[in-house]
Amino acid sequence: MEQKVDTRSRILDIAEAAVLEKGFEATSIEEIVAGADISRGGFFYHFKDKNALARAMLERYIDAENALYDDLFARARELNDDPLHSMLIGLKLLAEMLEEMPTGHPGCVIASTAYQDRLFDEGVRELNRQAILGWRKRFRGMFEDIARVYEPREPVNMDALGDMVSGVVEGGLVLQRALREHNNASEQIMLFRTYLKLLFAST
Amino acid sequence: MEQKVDTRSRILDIAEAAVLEKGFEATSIEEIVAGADISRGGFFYHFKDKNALARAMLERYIDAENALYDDLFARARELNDDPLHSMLIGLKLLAEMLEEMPTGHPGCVIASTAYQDRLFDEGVRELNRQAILGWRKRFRGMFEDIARVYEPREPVNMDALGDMVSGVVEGGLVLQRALREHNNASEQIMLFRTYLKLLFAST
DNA sequence: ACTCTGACTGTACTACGAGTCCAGTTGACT
DNA sequence: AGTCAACTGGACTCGTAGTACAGTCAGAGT
Repeated sequence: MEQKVDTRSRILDIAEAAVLEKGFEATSIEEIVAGADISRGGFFYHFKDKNALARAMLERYIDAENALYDDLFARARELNDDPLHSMLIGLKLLAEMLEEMPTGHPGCVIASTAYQDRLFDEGVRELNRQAILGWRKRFRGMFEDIARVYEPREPVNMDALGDMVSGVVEGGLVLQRALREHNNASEQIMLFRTYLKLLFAST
Repeated sequence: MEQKVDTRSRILDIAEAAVLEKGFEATSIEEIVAGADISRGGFFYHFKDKNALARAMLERYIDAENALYDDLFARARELNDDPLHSMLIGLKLLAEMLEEMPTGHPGCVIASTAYQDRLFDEGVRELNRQAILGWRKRFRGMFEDIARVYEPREPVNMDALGDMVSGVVEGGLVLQRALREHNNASEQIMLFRTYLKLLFAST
């Protein structure tokens, strides 16, 4: 009975790595089953079709990302109670985490699916959308907490500022992939951190 | 003899629209030839394979993007000779341009191919890389001009700041695609503009 | 008028991956 | 001993990439 969970997540592991490496369409079920050491029939036992695989991958990825953010910013808050400074610590931790991944960050499944979304059904696209809206809400809330203590030096749209966290990470990962460098995403986050320092500077 | 140019760019037009809509692999040669009203043989006469099509698409896209940046920032420079203010004007023009596209910006071929790059040969990937390095150089130069007049209020890596223009645009387009909204990219550019105002503020 | 060439059309072929169907196997639990 | 979830394995259909090649056709050069 543990086999079930085991095989399913093994499929997801292999599929995720392959999809991040070369895209969804370019990843064949053949190679997934070869990697997971199961038969084609076994694959379709777990997933109705490739679309179901995409949905499961996205769900898992989004959950992991959310858990990571929860953990990271909770730790940052423990280190400093001030909303601005805990945000700055959290971003630093995030940047360090991205940098420490030896092979570079696997890249974001969100962007990967966003650019191939006509392959997927409405459910997958909606999942993608809700994830980004969730991050917008999360970061907007944190920025509003900061703004209550530190008056922004320039007027900013808080929704857009919340989106900017996702945007900077996604954009940084795109650069990283295209340039074949390995610290662009973390550098972009550090630049965004400087932005926040300037925007909410108390001087 | 004009037929040659005509058919080739007609194929590229149709292919680009289809690829931006649903990704490269999901776009079949069948549908391209149907859209361009030619035969399959005709397609392979112009392009050896899908990889050659990808390369031609990228080349054309990068040239267009570079021409657009040349034009935009040249106009901005005409309107204000100060490097900071012409940069701010140029970004505003870019944001407005993105917003005015009625159906939303087609999306960036760079990001689209970056996430499917194992489909392509080294030439395509190198093209992608060089384009982003070119933008890095372009914007870093502009930021250095600004920094000579306005001392940055916080130390920043100029390469990374140059990359941030591309990153913010790419990231904004990813958000826009995933959220199905239509002004995220322009909002992100405006936020980046505010960043520059704060970073190079003379006060 | 004649030929040559570039830009195709049309057809037939191979190879491969997605997805379907299904009959049979295996090991754990009851 | 029987049941069920979790598979295996094979045969099939269908759509797409890519190859090959023979033929068409308009226009430029001679």
